[in-house]
Amino acid sequence: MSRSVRIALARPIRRLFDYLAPEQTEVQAGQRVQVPFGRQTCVGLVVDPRATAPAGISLKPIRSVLEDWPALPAETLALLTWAASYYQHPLGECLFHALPPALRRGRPAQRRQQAHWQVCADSDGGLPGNARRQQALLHWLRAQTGPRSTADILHKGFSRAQLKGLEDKGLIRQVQAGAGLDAAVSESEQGTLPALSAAQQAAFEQLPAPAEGFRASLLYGITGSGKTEIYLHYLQHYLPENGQALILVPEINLTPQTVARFRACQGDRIAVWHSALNDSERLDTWLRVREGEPVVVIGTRSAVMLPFTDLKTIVVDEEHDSSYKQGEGFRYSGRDLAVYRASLNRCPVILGSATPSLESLHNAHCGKYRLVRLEERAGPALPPDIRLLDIRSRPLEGGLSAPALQAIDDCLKAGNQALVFVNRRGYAPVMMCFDCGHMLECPRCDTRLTYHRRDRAMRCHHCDFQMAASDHCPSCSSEAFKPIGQGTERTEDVLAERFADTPVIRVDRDSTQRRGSIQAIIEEVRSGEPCILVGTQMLAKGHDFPKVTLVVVVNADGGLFSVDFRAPEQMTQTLLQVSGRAGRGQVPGRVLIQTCHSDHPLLRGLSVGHYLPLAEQLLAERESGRFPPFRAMAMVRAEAATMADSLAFLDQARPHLEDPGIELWGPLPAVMARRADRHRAQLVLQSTSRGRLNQRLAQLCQVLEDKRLPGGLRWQVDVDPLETG
DNA sequence: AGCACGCCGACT
DNA sequence: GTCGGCGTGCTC
Repeated sequence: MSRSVRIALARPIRRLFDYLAPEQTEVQAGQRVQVPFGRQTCVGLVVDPRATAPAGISLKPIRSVLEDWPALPAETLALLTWAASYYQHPLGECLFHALPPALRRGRPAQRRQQAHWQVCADSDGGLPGNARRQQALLHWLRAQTGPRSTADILHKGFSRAQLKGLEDKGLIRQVQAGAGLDAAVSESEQGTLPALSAAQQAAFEQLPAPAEGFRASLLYGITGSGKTEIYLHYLQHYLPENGQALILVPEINLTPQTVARFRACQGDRIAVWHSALNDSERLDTWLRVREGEPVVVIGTRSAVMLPFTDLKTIVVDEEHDSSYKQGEGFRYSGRDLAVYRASLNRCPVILGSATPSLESLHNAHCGKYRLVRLEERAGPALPPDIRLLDIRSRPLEGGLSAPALQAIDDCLKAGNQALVFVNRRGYAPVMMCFDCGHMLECPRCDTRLTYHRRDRAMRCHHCDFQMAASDHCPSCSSEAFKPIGQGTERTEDVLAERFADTPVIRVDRDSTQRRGSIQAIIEEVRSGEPCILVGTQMLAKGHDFPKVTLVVVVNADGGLFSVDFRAPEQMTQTLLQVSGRAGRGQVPGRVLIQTCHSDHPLLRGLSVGHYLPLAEQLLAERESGRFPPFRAMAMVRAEAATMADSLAFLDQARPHLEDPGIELWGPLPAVMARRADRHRAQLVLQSTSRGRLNQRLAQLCQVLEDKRLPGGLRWQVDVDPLETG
């Protein structure tokens, strides 16, 4: 029996492959190699360097070893191996998820030789009087202790043209500087932190020191309480100069303002990680982390898989945010992996939110997390006054009732800004004929087409279908073909007409695509001129608009009667988050929530403005309904050209999951049974025993993978699903 | 996922 | 008579 090496490949197969160990060198787990695979050569990652060769297969030798060090350090490898088995995803795909694209493709693990710039000795020569930016750049470079990288310089607001200008004049020159320079924190950038308020200080003191090892804390801080300052103080106080830290944020919160705040006190240690980085930026940052540079990474969910070698602290901001869960492929939760990673590292993890997930609150109740409460707004701002506005049998204009319009008017007259929250983009979610009752539906999905008036288009929000809008019924040609319901465009139109002298700014996926980034809009709003903001969820998250004193929620009833067991939680979180946009400055905020169910207990509770009692109530409902977090949940989904195929497939799967410890529901068609012409069905699994559930799922996956499937059938397992429709 | 092999329709 | 459609099977 020969010695072999077990290797994972970037393939969607739940199997590893064995190769002959190289004769001279010893390989280690996590190392990147090149191996022959069928007729191709591909990159592999060593999983087990001393495996026992299976009998009856003639092993091929490893073609080459790409580095003599493991690309994935042991701790990262352990994290991913655990994640692969927890989420039932093929190990190879999980491991390769943690590599930047360049390394996945087998490129060398080298940092781009970053140009650094320094001032020439005889740089006193004159600059033209009009070259003020070049002058400023020269000054700044002189003030630095050493050469600075191009990235640094661009970050400081200088341009490549200015650099080139100085270079051409012979005033500065390029030097090749080794790695590590970026890590040097320039003293000039290390700002001082604003002092914590008494309430913040008290919260801060309840957070465990890193020396205590693995501790998970749930920082419940109401909107505007200044959680970010606490994170900053925590880092400044506890993070050693040579240690690494990870700050996870939802994609939408990773704004230049956020990064600037961190950079103001951590300087050049700050590195960002998000979907907009290009391949070479990804590789550079990844290698900085891998080489153990003392970075503080601010990143979105995939940053949890970076190859830290000396991770001292993890923060998960807005931990309730659904964007931490990947919705396809490797369906991991960045937040949950962060907690597991902290336990591997024996370091603290802080989960922060104004509206914590019921999962995390439950963990706090069980004593797994420590609950730290921060229930005072920082600065002079008071909590907003939240009122329900019953709109039953009230005339509406663009979805807005007379009192709401009056409130907007008052708000603007006082020189403030108003925010109107509508949970649908487009003009109207349905077009309906008032003569024959026909509604325009998507030909590929079980849903109605949304009317987009700006583009005179009917669009499906679930697939890419669109068609020209028509002003008469396609079925009976009647002209009584009218939009039903509210979308952001419609509300925008109504407000623009009614408040002709005030700018109305719409913020949704459509408007931000058109107007460039949401950044420009945010800046405009922060400048403070009176305006009305109309927008979707995008507006609800994390932004600080000091002049917004009024928030109007056009319709809060969507989440009240949904089939999804998470809908009430999500609705509560969204409404409280959007309410938190009101009154962050001097003037106290006011929130008007329009509803047809003003006596609904959830909405009544919301108007009190306190999240925790509501969350307790929701948790009690989850417990009596035997839902997560009181049960472990998973789903097996299938989609095929026909519903019969999908259901038949799940019917075959079901017996493999039969277990006295597991409750099974289905197979049932998904709530939207047809989407992009695929017919979707699902099987829901629940259990009081996570281990049992996991074990059965693993068996099922093994069986399903070896089964040959009817053409076009796709299946997947989703552990801890967020969407159960 | 790739990539090849394999068996049926419209082209020079 | 070939080019090529994508069904299915395999990769240490």
